[in-house]
Amino acid sequence: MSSTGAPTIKDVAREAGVSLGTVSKVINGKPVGEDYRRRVEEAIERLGYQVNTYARSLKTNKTNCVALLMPSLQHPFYAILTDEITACLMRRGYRSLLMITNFDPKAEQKCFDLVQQNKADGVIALTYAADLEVDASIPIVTIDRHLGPSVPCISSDNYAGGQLAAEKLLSLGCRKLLFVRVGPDVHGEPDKRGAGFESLCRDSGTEYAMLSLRDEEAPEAFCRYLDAHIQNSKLEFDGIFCNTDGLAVQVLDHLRARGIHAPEDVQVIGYDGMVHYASRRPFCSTIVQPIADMAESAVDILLNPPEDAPRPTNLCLPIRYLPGGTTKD
Amino acid sequence: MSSTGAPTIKDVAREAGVSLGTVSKVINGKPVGEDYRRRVEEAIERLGYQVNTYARSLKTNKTNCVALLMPSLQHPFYAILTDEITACLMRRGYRSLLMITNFDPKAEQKCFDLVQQNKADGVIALTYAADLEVDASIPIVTIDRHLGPSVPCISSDNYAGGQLAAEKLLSLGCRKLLFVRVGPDVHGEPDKRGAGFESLCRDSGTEYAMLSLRDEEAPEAFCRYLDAHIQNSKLEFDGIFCNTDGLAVQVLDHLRARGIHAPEDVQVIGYDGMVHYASRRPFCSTIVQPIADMAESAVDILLNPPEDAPRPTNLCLPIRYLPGGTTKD
DNA sequence: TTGTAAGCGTTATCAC
DNA sequence: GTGATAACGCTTACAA
Repeated sequence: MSSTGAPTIKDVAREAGVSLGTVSKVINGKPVGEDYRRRVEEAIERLGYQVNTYARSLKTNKTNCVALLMPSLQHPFYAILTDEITACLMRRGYRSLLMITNFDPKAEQKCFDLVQQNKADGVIALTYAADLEVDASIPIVTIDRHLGPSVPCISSDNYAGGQLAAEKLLSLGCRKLLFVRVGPDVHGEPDKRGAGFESLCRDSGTEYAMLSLRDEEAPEAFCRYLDAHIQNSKLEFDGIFCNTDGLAVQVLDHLRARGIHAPEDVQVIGYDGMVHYASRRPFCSTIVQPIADMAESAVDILLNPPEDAPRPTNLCLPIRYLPGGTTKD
Repeated sequence: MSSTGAPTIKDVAREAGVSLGTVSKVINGKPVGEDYRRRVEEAIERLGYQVNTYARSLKTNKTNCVALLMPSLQHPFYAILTDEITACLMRRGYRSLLMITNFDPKAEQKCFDLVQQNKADGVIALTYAADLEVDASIPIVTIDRHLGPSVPCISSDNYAGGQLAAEKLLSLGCRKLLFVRVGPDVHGEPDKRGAGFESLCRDSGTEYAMLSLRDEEAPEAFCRYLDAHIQNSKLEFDGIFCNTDGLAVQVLDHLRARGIHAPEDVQVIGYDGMVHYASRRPFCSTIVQPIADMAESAVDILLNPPEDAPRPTNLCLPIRYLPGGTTKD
C-alpha cells in the first residue's frame, strides 16, 4: 500500500506476481500474454486498484482535463453552456475544471495562470477582459470573443440573428424599429447583432434607431429615452430588438409601467432563446442560440483540431426564431 | 526546459545558480537567505516559471481540487449552487472538478470512481442514486441527501419551510389547503417539506390534502386530480403549496387553463426561491433556500472539519418567505 | 542556511 | 513477451 492507503501498480504487481511493466501494459491495453493478463486483472479486482491520474499525467503530459472559464453560472445562458460543454467533455473521457471569474478581468487573467499550473489539456473561455495575456502553449477556444487570429472563436450567427429579428418585425407589420443593447463595451461577437439588424433596416429602407446603454446607467438612461419618445402615451416605435432576452424582459417591464403593452402596442424580440426552466416557455419572442451545438463544436475544435485544414478562426452556428408572446405571431 | 517546454524548478535553480531544494523552499515560503531568495525570485520571473501542480500533488497527496457532482446545470437551483460553491472554493485556493450526472444513477457511481482516480481532496455531491457505494477514504459532503451517518448533509430547513408555507397560506385567509409534490422517490431531505406542511395543518386543525406525483405521469395525473376537485368551475382548495417553484409554475398554468387564477381564486406558494435572472422577480410566492449559505457551509465542513466536535450529520439552514404575486400579500 | 538524494505512482526504453 | 530501470517535476529528510 502507498502512503495514501490506496493500492498502486506496485501492489498489483506483487499480488499478481509479475513486474511493474506488465501491469502497466495491462492497464493501457498493450499486448500481454493471456494468462499474465488474467492474473493482473484479478489482482486489480481483488485490490480495488484505481489508476492515479496525477502520476500518469506527470509522466504523459496529458491530464484529460479541460479548463472552463465562465463569468458566472447565475445567468442561464452560461449555466446551460457549461452544462452542455461538461457533458460533452465527459462523453469523451475528459473532466472539466470549472473556473468562475465574475466578469472580473483580474480574475480572468489569474485563471489563465491557474490553467497552466494545472496542466489542463485545453481551455474553453468566455471572457471579457480587454487585454488577456494568454500562453500559446495550451490550446484555447473561446465563445463569443476574439482573442487573436490563432484562437478559434465559437458563436451563434449573431449577424444573421440581428437580420432575422429585423426581418421578423417588418414582416409582422412594424414600420419604425428600435435596437437596444446593454453590456460591456469590449469588442466581441455579440456586437454583430446590432450590425446585422442595422444592415437589414438600411437595405430595406426602414426607419430605425440604435440605442446603446452602459451597464451602470442602463435602467435610468433607457427610461429617459423612452419618455422622450412617447407622445400622447404612444411610443413612436412599433418594433424593438434587444440584444439579450434579459434586456427584453426589463424593457417590457418599463413599457408596461407606461401603459404600453406587447404585442399590441409594440412588438419586442430578444436574443438568446432563454426559456423558463420548468414550463419551457420563452420569456419573450427571441432569436435562439444553438447552445448544444456551440458546446459540441467548441469541444470538437479544441480536442480534434483539423489536421490538414487550418482551424477556423470564427465559427458561426445557425440561429432560429422562436415566438414568445411579445410579437403578433 | 522540460519535455513540455515549460520551465521547471531545475531550470530556475540553474538560472539562479542555486540548488533545487532552495528553489522549492522559496516557492513554498520556507526560510531562505535574503539574497538567495531574491536571485530565485528573479529567475522565476525571468523564466515565467509556474509550479506543476501534478508533480506537487503526486508528492504531497494534496490536489487542491474538490469534485462537484451535480445532476444538471439546466435547472437554476443547481446552477446557482454550483456557481456559489465554485466561487467559494476558488476563494480558498481550491479548484472545482465539475461532473454532470444527468440524474443517472450509473453516471453518479462512475463519477465517484473518477473522483478517486483524480485524487480530489473532497467531494460535494447532489445525487439521487438509491444505493451509492462510496469510498470512505475521501471526505464527502452531500446536499439534500443522506448517504450515511458519517456523511454530513447540508440542506435548507425543509421542515420549517413546509410549516412556514402552511402558516402563510392560513394567515392569508386560506381554509382548505393542498400540498403537491413531484420528483424522484428516493428518500431525501426535501421530503420534509411535505412533512412540515402536514404537521402544521394537523396541529392547527386545518383541512388539507396531500398529492404526490410520479415524474412520468405528473401533468396528466395532476390534471385529473384537478378536474375531480373542481365543482361549478370552483376549486375546492383555496391554498396550494408545491414542493418546487417549477411545479408551482406548471400548476398555475393548469389552473389558468381552467379559468382559475392566483391569487384571487387560489393562493399558491412554491419552494426554492427562484427568480428571473434579469428582472430578479420571483416566478411565484415562494420559500427561499439560502443557496449561498448552503454553499459556504458545504465547503466549510468539507475543508475544515471541526476538530473536537463531531461533524454534524445534518445541517439545516434557515429559509424565508418571499411573496411573488401568487398570494394576497 | 544550503545542497543532495530519495521517492511519490506512473510510463517507456531498454536488454533479456 | 517480460522484467528491470530511468525518467516526469516536485517535496522533504538528511547531510554538509
